[in-house]
Amino acid sequence: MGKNKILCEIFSQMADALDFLGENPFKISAYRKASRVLEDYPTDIEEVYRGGGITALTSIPGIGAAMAKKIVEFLETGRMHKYEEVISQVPQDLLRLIDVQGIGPKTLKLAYDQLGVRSIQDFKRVLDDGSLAKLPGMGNKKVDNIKKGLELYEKMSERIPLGLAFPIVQETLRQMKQLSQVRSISACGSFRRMKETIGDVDILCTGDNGRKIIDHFVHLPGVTRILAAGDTKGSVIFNDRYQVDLRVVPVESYGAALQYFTGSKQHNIHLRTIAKALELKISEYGVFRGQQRVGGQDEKDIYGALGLQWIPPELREDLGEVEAAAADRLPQLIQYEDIKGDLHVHSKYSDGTGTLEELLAEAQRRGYQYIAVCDHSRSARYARGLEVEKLLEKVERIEKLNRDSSGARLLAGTEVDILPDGSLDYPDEVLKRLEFVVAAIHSWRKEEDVTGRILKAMENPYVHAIAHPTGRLISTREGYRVDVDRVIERAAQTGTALEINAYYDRLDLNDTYVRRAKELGVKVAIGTDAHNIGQLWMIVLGVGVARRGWCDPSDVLNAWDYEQIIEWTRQKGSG
DNA sequence: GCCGTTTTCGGCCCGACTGTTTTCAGTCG
Repeated sequence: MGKNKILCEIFSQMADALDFLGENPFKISAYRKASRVLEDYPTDIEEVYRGGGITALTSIPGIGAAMAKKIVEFLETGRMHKYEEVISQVPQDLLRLIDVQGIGPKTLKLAYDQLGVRSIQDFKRVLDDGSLAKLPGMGNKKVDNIKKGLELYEKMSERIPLGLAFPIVQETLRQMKQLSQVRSISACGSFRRMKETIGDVDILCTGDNGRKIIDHFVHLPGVTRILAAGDTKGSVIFNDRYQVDLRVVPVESYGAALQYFTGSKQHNIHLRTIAKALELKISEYGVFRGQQRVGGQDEKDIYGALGLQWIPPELREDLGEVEAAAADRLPQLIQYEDIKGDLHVHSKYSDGTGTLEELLAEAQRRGYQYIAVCDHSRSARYARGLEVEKLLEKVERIEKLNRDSSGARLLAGTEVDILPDGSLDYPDEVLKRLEFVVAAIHSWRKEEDVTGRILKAMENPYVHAIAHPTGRLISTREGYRVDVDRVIERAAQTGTALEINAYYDRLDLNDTYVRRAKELGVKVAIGTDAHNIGQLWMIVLGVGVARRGWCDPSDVLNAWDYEQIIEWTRQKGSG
């Protein structure tokens, strides 16, 4: 996957540089598009090239002859002349400011040409000493705006993990709904699409008194800064970190606005291209044929006007969903309500805080059929991993609790360590006593490729799923070296599930790999990896990933009844 | 630079907002 990321970055930098140089805007967007396509591309681009040559590359939408040639040059030589040529013409440091709100390529170019600005430091100087404000087309307000943007940029340069924004958004929606003037309200943007990280949060509502609604919004508890407050739009920062925008739109445009602000941008561009061919126009106000408005109150109007099925937000990334909708072949996505249990939770036996009784009660409360209690195994000393004796004691206690329980049950499980040689931290005789076994890599040598260890673990008939298959942490860690494609293939061959670890900082497997796994018939198991009961809600994040991975209920073990899961594990156990 | 059951040339999604202007450029989503 490495090369995809690098090429994605190269093309994105080229787009910014060409923008700065005042190139043809359409050429620039072609580079942006190529960058985006590579970012999401599920297969290693090098593999594509080795397999099908340059023709295979140009068959990727957004990659034409010129891009393909540059990719090939990069793959063969590790360099790209055009990139080096373009980059050498622009000050790299300065160009990073293009991400700042209020600064665009033209402003940078102006400062560069007129004031000799060459670095971020230079730019800050001309911002402060007033010389930028004196340039034609600039002014005090623009400069102030840029200063604010810069401040904000330095504070929140990183995207926010979805799971951190989730509680804030839910609470905001709850509080806004209490206002009698608010009729409909929904979050949109990447939040609604359940993307693993989000920039800011967009909320959309309809209601009677825009001014009053916005006023209520900007004074919610937790708001630490008000960026804007008008009749139709308010913008605030919660807890010094999370920017949330609220827009009030007319009832008749609600669907169109919801569609528009949910994005993704690429998805919307695709829709409008289709609209144009049908001589329709789509905007955030509705669908129009000439001057006549033909829909927009409901989101379904937009898709319907284009002859498309309504597309669930989680699929709106322009990765084939529009074509699928046109052919009436969208997947019947797993629903958030389909979840019948959690397949990876820790208890007090290892490093969790909840007792078995508390977990069982929580399972009941949530209407679950089951929670798999998967505590760490004996080698995981840092996490108080269980010795065999203790594990067997836990199994007996779970069996007793289940006998006395009428509704939900606990599954006796473990998160067993995959040892350095690929063997497991418990012998088979112990593992076979358990109902659900997830196996995980927890320690690896620097630069070690752990693929072999995982492949070997999947051969074990008592391993039901591989936990957090890549080991990445969204905000802090890349993950270990592992060939995920090979893991997915072997998972398909051995009938092993792959986990979607739903803990907010992991979301591992990610959406792209999940889609790949689904295509090969691999089942996924969603587990929150919760270490206390207050973390079980994160299952929704995992369902979001499954939906973004095009999964239907048959793909996701958690949508199955207890008996089905046990039957499935038995099949693997009997080879 | 990409792309093609209207095109291998000539299009490329589109509107709002802001601030600087006096008819518009730059930026954003």
